[in-house]
Formats: sequence, C-alpha cells, structure tokens
Amino acid sequence: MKRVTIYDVAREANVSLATVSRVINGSDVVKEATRNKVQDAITKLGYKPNAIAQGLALQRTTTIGLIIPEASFTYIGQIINGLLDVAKIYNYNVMLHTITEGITDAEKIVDVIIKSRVDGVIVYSDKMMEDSITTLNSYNIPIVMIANKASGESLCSVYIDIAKAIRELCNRYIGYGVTDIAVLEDRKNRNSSRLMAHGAKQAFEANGLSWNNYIEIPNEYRSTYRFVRKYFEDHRHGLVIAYRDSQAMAVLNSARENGIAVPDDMEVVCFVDTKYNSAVRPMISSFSIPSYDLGAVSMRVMTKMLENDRVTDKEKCLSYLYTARQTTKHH
Amino acid sequence: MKRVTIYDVAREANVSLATVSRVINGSDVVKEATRNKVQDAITKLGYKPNAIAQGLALQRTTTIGLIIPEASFTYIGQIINGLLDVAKIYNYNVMLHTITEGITDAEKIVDVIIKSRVDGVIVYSDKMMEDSITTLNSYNIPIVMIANKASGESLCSVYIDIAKAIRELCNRYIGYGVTDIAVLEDRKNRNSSRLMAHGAKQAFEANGLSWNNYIEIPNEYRSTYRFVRKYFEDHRHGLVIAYRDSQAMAVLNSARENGIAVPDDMEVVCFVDTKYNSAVRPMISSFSIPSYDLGAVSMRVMTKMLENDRVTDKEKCLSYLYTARQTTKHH
DNA sequence: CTGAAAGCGCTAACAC
DNA sequence: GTGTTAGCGCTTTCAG
Repeated sequence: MKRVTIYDVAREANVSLATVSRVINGSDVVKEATRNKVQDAITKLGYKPNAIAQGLALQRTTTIGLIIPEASFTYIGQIINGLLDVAKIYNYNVMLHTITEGITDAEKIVDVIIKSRVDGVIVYSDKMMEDSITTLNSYNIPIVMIANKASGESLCSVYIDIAKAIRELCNRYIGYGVTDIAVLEDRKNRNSSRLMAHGAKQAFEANGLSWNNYIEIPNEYRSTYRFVRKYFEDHRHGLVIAYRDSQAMAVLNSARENGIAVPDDMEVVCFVDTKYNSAVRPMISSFSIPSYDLGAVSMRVMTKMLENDRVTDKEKCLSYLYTARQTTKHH
Repeated sequence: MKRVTIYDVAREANVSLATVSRVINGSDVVKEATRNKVQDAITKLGYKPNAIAQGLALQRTTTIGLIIPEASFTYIGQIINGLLDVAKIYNYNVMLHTITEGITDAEKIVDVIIKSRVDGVIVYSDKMMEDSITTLNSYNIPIVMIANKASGESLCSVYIDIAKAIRELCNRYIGYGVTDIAVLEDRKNRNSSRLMAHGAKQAFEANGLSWNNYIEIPNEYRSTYRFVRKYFEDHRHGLVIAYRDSQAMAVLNSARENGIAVPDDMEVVCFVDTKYNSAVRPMISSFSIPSYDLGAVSMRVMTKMLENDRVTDKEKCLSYLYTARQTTKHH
C-alpha cells in the first residue's frame, strides 16, 4: 500500500487538508456532511495520521520514556503492567529503556531520551540518579520517580516508605521479645536495603536498644544463595528480613539446609511481594507492595503534570500491607 | 532552557544548517576546522537533534514496536532484556505495548503502532494473531514474531520447537517404562500447551501407543493451583509436564499436599525455565529456554530486515537444553 | 463552516 | 567544502 497522507484524503474527499485535520482531531465545527465525506475517504484509503508529523507540528509526542533497571524482576513486570494500562487510557505511548549499572550508560540513555522528545519520563531506580534528573530537568522534561522520595519543579515521585514499614515490623517483633533481627542486603537494590536497615535501627533505638545486624554480601559471592548458605552455617537469627522474593527464598532454603527450622527456629520476612512468595512452601510472609499501583499511579501523575493540572501532592506515598504467611510464627 | 534547533547552532557557528546537519550525521566531507566550530556551538548551546524532525524527513524513526502479553511473566522480562540490549547496540528505540486478551484490544494497538510509524514490530504472543499480521503487512511494516513459526514477505520468526522438545522427553520416558505422562494446560499459553500435548501424542504414537492425558483446566477454577489441588486428590501420573514455573510449582505443591511424593511417586518437568525453578525446593527440572536469546535474536533479525540485508533464514529455530533437577528421578 | 499559508526541525539533492 | 532550497505530513492562525 502506498503511503497515504492527509493530502490524499483531502483530494479524495474534495476538501482542503485543514478540514481533514479538523476531522481527525474531532473538531466540532465541521459540518456533518463534510465530516462524513472525509471519514469515507479515510476508510477508503486506509489513512492513518502520521504521529511523527503531528509530533513535529504540535511539539508533543504523546509518548513518555520509561527507565528501569534490567527488566527481569517480577515486580518490575507488575509496575510496567500498571503503567501501560494507564498509558493506554490516556493514549500515551511508552518507550522503554533499561539502564545497567554504570554512569556512562545512564548518560547515553538520557541523551537518547532527550533526542526522542518524549513528553515526560518515568524512572524506576533503586538510587536517585541525581545527574540524570538534573539533565532532564534542564531540558524541561517532566519526571516522575518511582520508589524514591523527591520532588521539585516538574519532578514528582511515587514511593513506599520502606523504613517505616520495617520500623513497624521490628517494633512489633521487639514487642514479641524477638530482638535478634537481621536485614539482608540486596546487592541489586542496595538503597532499598539500606532503608530497611535504617528502619530496623530506628525501631531498636526507639526501644533503647542498639542494632547492627545488617548482613552485607561480600563481593566475592556470585549469588546471594552461595553466601547465605555459608552464613547460616554459624549464624542464627530470630528474624531475617530480605528485600526480594528470590532473596527470601535463598535465606529460607539455606537456613533449612543448615538445620535451622523456619519458622520455628528462625522467621523470614520478604519485603517485596510477588506471586512466588505464595507459590513456595512454606509460603513466605511479606509486605504486599502494590507494584501495579506504583506503575499506574506514576503514569497518572505524569498525565496530570502534562495536562498542567495542579499536582497537589508531588510526593505520593503508597500504603502497604503486611501479610503473615508460613515463614513467621508471630502474627 | 530555550528550545535550541539546528538553526541556532548554524547561526552560532556561522555556517549553514546543511553543514550542521552534516556534522551531526558524521559526514566526512566537512573540513576539520568547521567541524570543530560546529561541535563547539553544539556543546555550548546544549543542542540535541530532534529525532521527531529527523524521523519526518527521513521517513524512519529508528524505533521498533514491541508487543507482549501482560509483562509480568519472568521469562518475558528476560526476552525484553535481550531485545533491549541489542536495540541499544543498533541505536533503536523500543516502544512497548501490552496486549490483553480480546481482539478489539489488538486492533487498537495495531492502529496506534501504525500511527506511530515505527520501522518494524516484534511480537511475542502465544497465538498467531493473523489479523494483526495482515494489517501490519498491508502497511509495509516488517515483523518478527517470537515463539510462533511463520514467515513471509517481510515476516520472520524466532521460536523454539516445543513439540519436538516434549516429544523427545516423552520418548525417553517411554523408554524408561513411564507411560503415564500428562501435560497440564496453561490457560495463559494455550497454544504452547497444545504444542506440548502434540509432542507427547507424537511420541506415544511413534511407540505404538495412544495418548490422551491432556489436563485442561476448567474455566470455573480461578487459579491453576485451586484446580490441581483438587485434581490430585484422585489422580496420579508418572510424569506431569507444565509450561510455566508457577504452574509447575502448583503441581508440585498440590501433589505433595495430597500425599504424592515428588519425584518418587510422580515426576514433574517444567518447560520454561526461570531462576525460580532452581530457587524452590525441590528444584524443578526444566528445559532451559533461552528467553534472553529469543529477544536478542529477534531484535537482530529485525535490524537485518531493516538494513535490507538478505535474511537468509526467515524462520530461526533456537535450541534448548534439558536440565534434570530434583523433581525427576530419571536422568 | 472551510481554505490558504506559514511554520514545526531536519535531510538531501543540487548548485556554487 | 559549503550553502540553498524543496520537501517530510501535519496543525493552526487568519481570512473569507
């Protein structure tokens, strides 16, 4: 099929291209009869407006850029689902970029994004990426950050108060008399892990106790499992808190393989919830982080920013629930 | 920062915009001195070429559309990773679209894609989506299909021979004397499930046996687990083959909860491999489907098509490996 | 209610 | 080597 443009439609319908433009944009000033003529021509020719040309003329592309770390975490899939569902409603397209560790990569991606003239960018990242934000900002590109609390001129965020969640959890456990609580570092989510540790510390200090049970994974260990498998040979805790499902599974398996009964001798809680927490046995207790909502809400916030609605609440804190399952005995 | 265009750079550098264009496109006819002048102007003004305008002028957007079902399956994350890594190398952008069940949705997405003037589209889907292919084709948009075997004028595919994999597996098991082999339907991957069933049937028939152990999940069951939990109350099999990791886990758990020992009384094999197969206990035997490669290869094929390199092999069949783990006793 | 014409920012002949 | 100019396909005043 030959490329058909607005001119072809105009000729076919015997009107000017301005009229065709009005029709495809739903302007209500066009007479019923002409509108029909144009519509017929459009369907006859199979005309589809060229979004690129529209983008150039309008200075907006109705596409937003999405930056995520490698796409393979289950909960990121959820975030994407939520985000795309909302994008679909508002007729936005989404351009996907993954960002691997290393600053040089971030720069290149920001460069590509600016060139692509997206209307805004949503970034999910464990860390803040100050530089990227600054650059994007200097090109007047609105930003929504997922997972990190921050705000500014055309910068909003949607996040979860990790520290608070863990603080509350620890508080409860301290109340149960469990004071040997450890937080396991997630190397791929170092910042979030630190927030978890921070929350634990706060809880202990609020109870007049000190805390330093942050389990950092040495670099020489290729996988979390390898490390914890060894770690639990001579360590015991009342409660171990992990970030991702796979980390919690590593803890669970390696503890048991070292003769530690879960939840009897040791309890395990995972922060990010995915279906896998309920798919394993014992089912892993976890917070139910609304990953889907994280995506959906940030996309909605983005559309608000783009439509120049006043965004009243630039830092949106989403709530979480704690779901006790089979890896804990205190409820 | 004010919008800076190629004109601004030209003025700043005291050259014509054609020269600036040559510089940003790396044309080698520009004199060293002028090139530097231009480069300086570019960095001074923070100029970034407008990809939209380029797209309009060149009739190509260097972005490709990606269609996937809901993004939450782990292996789809892998596919995306592979795809984006290769896209990055070739400087292509990727526009992401999810397609939920229901034809009307597919039509709308195809519409959006055509309007967005992507250079090509890669689609991962359990089923063929004939209509979409036809439409896309009529607009001269090259297509790469992942997971389904097909080819045509500007249509390539990258897939895995599921039937063959299962046929071979069944053949081996028949050899071991295990003839009670069942294939569990995956409602979200019905086609792939049918291919598995097909492979099983072939194996049995080749051995002079008949086969009808395709376990279909009735619609009234909300989850696979609910169903199999009941199913295994009064069913037993020598080997059960499931498609996704979570399906295999459902089988594994519900079998055990009904007093069936795995792998002693019953073996379980999963088709698609993800890290979760090795993260649960017992670890689930599975094929290792190269999900990352599925994405990477299809993106590479796409670039080939777009660069008009002769694509010699329009139907690329990727190989798989079988990895026996703890849910099987025959190796 | 409809048409004419001037951009939007860039590329690619074609001159010089 | 570099500049001029005519598009690429669409939107949007401004007239009529």
